Amino acid sequence: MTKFSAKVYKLVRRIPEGSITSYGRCAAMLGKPRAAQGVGYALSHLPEGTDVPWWRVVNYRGGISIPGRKGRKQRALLKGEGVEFDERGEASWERFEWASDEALPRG
DNA sequence: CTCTTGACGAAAC
DNA sequence: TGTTTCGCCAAGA
Repeated sequence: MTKFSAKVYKLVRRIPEGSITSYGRCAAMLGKPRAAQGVGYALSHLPEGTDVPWWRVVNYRGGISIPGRKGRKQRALLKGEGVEFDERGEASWERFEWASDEALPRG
């Protein structure tokens, strides 16, 4: 657990149910607009029973970047929260635009 | 420190 | 418009 990962987890925990954001936006909110991969890396190392809602983080297009079963799981979880996907597998931009000052981690 | 990998993103073809 | 390349950053070997 590094400082960066801790900040990523704290931030992702603040994403409200039924809302989503992107790796790049998370990175930007953490003050590192070019560390999108770092966000993905941190989330990929979460344990199964984590309290971090990792499934609310998608790529910049609103699509799922996770291959395999885990990715389908993410899609199912999002649909369960009311997030709709179009035929291209991309989520609604209205749900995508979660990014505000109050979303920033305070500590 | 160097090299490699990845749940990224933007630019160039 | 779809695909490939390149840049970026975090972590681990």
